[in-house]
Amino acid sequence: MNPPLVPLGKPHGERADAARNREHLLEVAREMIAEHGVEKVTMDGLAERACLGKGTVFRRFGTRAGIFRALLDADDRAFQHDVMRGPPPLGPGAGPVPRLAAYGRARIAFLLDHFAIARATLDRNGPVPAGGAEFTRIHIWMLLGQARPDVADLDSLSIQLTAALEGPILLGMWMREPDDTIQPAGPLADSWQTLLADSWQTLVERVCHVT
Amino acid sequence: MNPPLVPLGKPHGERADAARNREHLLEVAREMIAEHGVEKVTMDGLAERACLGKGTVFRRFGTRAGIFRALLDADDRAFQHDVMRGPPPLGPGAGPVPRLAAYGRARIAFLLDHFAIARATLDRNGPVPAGGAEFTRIHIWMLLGQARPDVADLDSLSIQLTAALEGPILLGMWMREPDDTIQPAGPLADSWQTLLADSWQTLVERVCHVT
DNA sequence: GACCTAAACGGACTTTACCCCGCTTGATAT
DNA sequence: ATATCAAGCGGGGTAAAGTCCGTTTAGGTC
Repeated sequence: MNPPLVPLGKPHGERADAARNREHLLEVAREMIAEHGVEKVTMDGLAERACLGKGTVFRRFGTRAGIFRALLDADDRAFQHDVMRGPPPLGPGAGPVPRLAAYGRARIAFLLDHFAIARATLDRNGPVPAGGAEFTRIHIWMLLGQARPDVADLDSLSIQLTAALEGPILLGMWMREPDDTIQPAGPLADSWQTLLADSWQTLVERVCHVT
Repeated sequence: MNPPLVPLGKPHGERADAARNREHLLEVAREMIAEHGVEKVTMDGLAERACLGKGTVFRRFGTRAGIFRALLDADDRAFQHDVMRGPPPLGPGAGPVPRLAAYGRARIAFLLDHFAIARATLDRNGPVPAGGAEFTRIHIWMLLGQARPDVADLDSLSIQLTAALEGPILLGMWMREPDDTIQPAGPLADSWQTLLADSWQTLVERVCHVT
């Protein structure tokens, strides 16, 4: 027999015990993060607490950053769903410039909500900082294309606007130490979030010649 | 007797042997980078090859990234000097918007020139990505202040433009693996550099309502 | 020149990410 | 039910960053 050519469904090719272990590991990781913060989550510690071998952890997630990427994944999917199928102005139905503004606002909130984990998905190996940034770039590119801002090079502009949106937070350009578990949750961060989002809106409006 | 109140000069408080070792370590590091690339520079290897103890290396540079920061430092100073005292339009004497455009062009070239080392100054600890980005932010802030682009929040805008300028390169958003020693030196990178710089110019002109 | 002290030095030690490979087991075909 | 075997598992092993602390020495004082 041939194997089924179209194995549609979830992440197929994953055995039941493997899937169970993945869930368990993610759950334990969430606990450890809640208790002691992201920095204290080590591969050995996670494996021991989950009563699994270290090798298993690496088999599931490949790398330490992989764990945090997996943790981010679910929320990221939900976010992307809201962007592509949710109500306007974030979702389709509004004009491109309001959608860009709304996207920036939502993305900033998302990144700040997930600040500690998002930061932990970065490490000095993989060339790709986060899958999320790629989605941002493509979405911005698409909306810019609709807005027709009359620029020579939409691709470069999309990249730069992506960096303008995600960079300030991902780079932690001004943030404190990485072991600040709940740092960005103060009132200061709240107002900064608003300022950044407003500034983003101004930026895209000017780029698109609205104003 | 009081010690001299104004110890003006170089990095004082550093003993002669310490200074000699710093120079030697930097020299050996440069050799190792030239021979095998940034990734192969390890603290142990550097110490051994320099015939020094590992503790010494850490005392001098604090962290692995510190070595690369020190390596970047000299060129960075030269760059900053050109910006603040060199001829226009990069240096003072031109209008703020042309200076912003020129700064972007120069900064992109600088970052691509120092791509491998600049990338190595990043690691998952210090909250500050690079001293260079801070200079960029302040310089942009100053020029924006002169351009008076009539926005509500110059601080946020400066941060976002800084990210737009440095982010695409520093994040290596689509670049290849980190062990590509001379990757960004191809003709492809050359044209990309031009495209990015042109796009940057468009961006600042729109933000400042020129055009 | 003898002495004093803060700074620098060295290298063993600890921690942690990541690799390897022999053993075990879930899923499937018969 | 049994056989088969790719996938999964375990945990010891390696490499590299970063820490500690006892020893050495530069550079100034008397």
